[in-house]
Amino acid sequence: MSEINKDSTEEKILHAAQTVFIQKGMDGARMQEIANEAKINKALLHYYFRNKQKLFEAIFSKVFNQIFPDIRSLIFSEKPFEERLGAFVERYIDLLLKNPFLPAFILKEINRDPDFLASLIKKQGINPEEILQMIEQEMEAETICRMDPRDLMINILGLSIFPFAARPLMQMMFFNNSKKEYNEFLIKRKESVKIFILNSILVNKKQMPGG
Amino acid sequence: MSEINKDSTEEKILHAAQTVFIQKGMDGARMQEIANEAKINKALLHYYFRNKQKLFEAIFSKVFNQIFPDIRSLIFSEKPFEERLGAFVERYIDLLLKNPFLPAFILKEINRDPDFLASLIKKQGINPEEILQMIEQEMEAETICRMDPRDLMINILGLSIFPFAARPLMQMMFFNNSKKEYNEFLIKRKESVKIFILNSILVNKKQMPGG
DNA sequence: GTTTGATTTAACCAACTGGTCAAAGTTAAG
DNA sequence: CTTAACTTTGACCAGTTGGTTAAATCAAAC
Repeated sequence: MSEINKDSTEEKILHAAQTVFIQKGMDGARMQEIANEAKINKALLHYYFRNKQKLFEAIFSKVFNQIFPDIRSLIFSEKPFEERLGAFVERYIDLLLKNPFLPAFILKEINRDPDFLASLIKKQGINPEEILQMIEQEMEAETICRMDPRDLMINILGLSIFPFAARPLMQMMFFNNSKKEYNEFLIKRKESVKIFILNSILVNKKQMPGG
Repeated sequence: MSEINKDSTEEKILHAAQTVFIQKGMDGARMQEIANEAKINKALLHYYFRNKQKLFEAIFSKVFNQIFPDIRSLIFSEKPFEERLGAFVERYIDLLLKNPFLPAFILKEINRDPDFLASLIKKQGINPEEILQMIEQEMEAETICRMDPRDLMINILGLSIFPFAARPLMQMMFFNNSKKEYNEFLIKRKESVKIFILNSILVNKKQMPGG
């Protein structure tokens, strides 16, 4: 049964570890707290994952891959660039709405241990090159303005991710610290970010909200 | 002399603490390491700042205020909006270029302890309301497109801050992990972000790079 | 029912961490 | 010089933390 019933303890540990690590980060998390959260003994934790580092790496890899999902398919579809970019932004913000603590967690940990990040990226098939090339092709075709495609990529990511990563500050400064209002704002942002970007880069076009 | 020569030990501690805290964060920093960095005894650390929390709060306040500098003056000058926004972006990115680790540090800590952030904002005279109003006036005057002014503010901040906060990831994905190339990219961004934003929001205008 | 291997537990440990304390050093004033 | 206040230090402590171990439990195979 060692293969069939893997759900039980190991799964429980992974789930608990994810909860605690995302909330507290590697430095702030305590093995005891993870054990409590999983309702098991601390020694059992070390039985399944030799040490904290190993457990953390398992969680981080899982979470990190989770955030580079099946986006490729919609980026490289046959639809016009405008639509593809819109779909990307919408899907990405949707992903973050479902996992609102991922951005802060990932930013924290990639700054703490960039080397592990490097090994992850290499191990995975992440290939930004082809995305950049695709963007450059669109510029050749003059559907979008000429600019450094890396600027565009980082703009798209920043506009999507930043409001989640900086949530406590933004919510407090601009939304009277109302959680509800900020959530509604984030949902509306799926549209407004799309418009903001397209307005800037589309040649000879100005989008209007709700258009 | 207790007032005149404040530079000596207390200053040394603050400087060391800032270095260590920004690098490791509250959880990752060790009092012993701060003491070493300041080349003093650990007990002396507790003599000047009763405990870690107090020392951390001193540093965080200092750093946090540092990042809301004299920007007000250029936001509310008499110049046209286009210029004021450009100046803001440029000055802000310049500020971050001089303190490239502040964004990651601040994002980390505001997510760890949002309550302390709240007390800081209230204690200080930070008033986002008037900035939002100013933006709304520009929309009334139809110099810029109509949109949620909070969206615009968060876009501006995100476009400026994100490349610093996510640096390890962005540098690795888009710049072959070349520190030098990424630095040059960040400098160019003072211009490209400005253009990107203005392109999006200015009514009836498309900026061209170098224009 | 006994053997065998995987799971689970309680008790324990060494290292680390924030923090304390009493004593010693330093400085300026009387 | 003496006093008194402020600085600085080394030694120490109690609590926490990641991690270990030996024994107990359990489930299936024989």
